[in-house]
Amino acid sequence: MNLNDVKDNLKSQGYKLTNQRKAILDVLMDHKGHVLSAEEIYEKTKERYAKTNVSTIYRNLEILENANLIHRINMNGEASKYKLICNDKHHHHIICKECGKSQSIDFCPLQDIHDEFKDEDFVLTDHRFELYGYCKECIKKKNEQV
Amino acid sequence: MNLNDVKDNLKSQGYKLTNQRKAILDVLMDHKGHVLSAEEIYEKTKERYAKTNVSTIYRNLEILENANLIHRINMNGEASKYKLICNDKHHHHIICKECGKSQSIDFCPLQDIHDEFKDEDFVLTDHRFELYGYCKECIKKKNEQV
DNA sequence: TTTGGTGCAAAGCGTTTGCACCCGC
DNA sequence: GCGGGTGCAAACGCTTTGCACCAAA
Repeated sequence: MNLNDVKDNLKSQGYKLTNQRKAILDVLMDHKGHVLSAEEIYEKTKERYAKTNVSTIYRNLEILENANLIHRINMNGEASKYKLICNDKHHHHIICKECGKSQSIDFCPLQDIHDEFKDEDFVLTDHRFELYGYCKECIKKKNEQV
Repeated sequence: MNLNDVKDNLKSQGYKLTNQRKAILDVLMDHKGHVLSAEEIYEKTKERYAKTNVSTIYRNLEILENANLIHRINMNGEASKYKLICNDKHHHHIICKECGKSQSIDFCPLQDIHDEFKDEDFVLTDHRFELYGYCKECIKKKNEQV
């Protein structure tokens, strides 16, 4: 999924391509491999289109989430983080708690667990699976600080 | 893990057993099998000890979380939900999105995935795995409403 | 008596909303 | 020109905090 695919997807749903929206998409595209908070997206978007407002960020993130173009990730108690979906296949993420670097994981635990719930008391609709840790670079930086 | 174990655990860390704290623990114990929001815990605690205040709820939930006595669960964008940890073994949950009913799952996807990350770019520290759906009772209720 | 616990009210934070104006198409 | 998009400021919901008082141990 590249930038034009995303833009076409939005257009086809009747959304306009405003300068703010383009700037936001550019930022997300520039940080494909990292999760970003709304605040971070806001700051980086302003560097590209200065007039952008926070509420515009949130409104666009909502549109993108509904259009299934971005992932939204929550760690307990923290503000939501977002990243573009680059990959059509269902997948999960491993995320660096320091810098937000995010790597896709093709493995999905649901495949393994589905059988267990055949006769059980629940009908499944959603699931969450995320790994957290520190990436090589951040571990290196941490060690150097000592 | 029963109520007295929890109380002993807190006492051993120098915490006092106030009426409010006892009421909160009673509420959590009464709803072992459900996740509850702070608001719900607050309302139910007031039924047992009327003078209880919301801030007391939050302060105690924080203590209990740090003491590893409760699980805290977040769905995207929603307020945190809490439940007592009943079970010493590491486990995950399946949660009813309607009523909060929660069932333990012994399966942990980390066992399956560990090998994949042996030589990878991340050092793992945490993981989240939750299943969401609807429990039998809530599905039944929904069907009856139609 | 000591020290942690609490109620209260106010502030915090991330996020959402109402409204008038703006600008892609 | 129309209808969606935006900036602004205010409000929101959940959660945290400062402070004076309270009550377990």
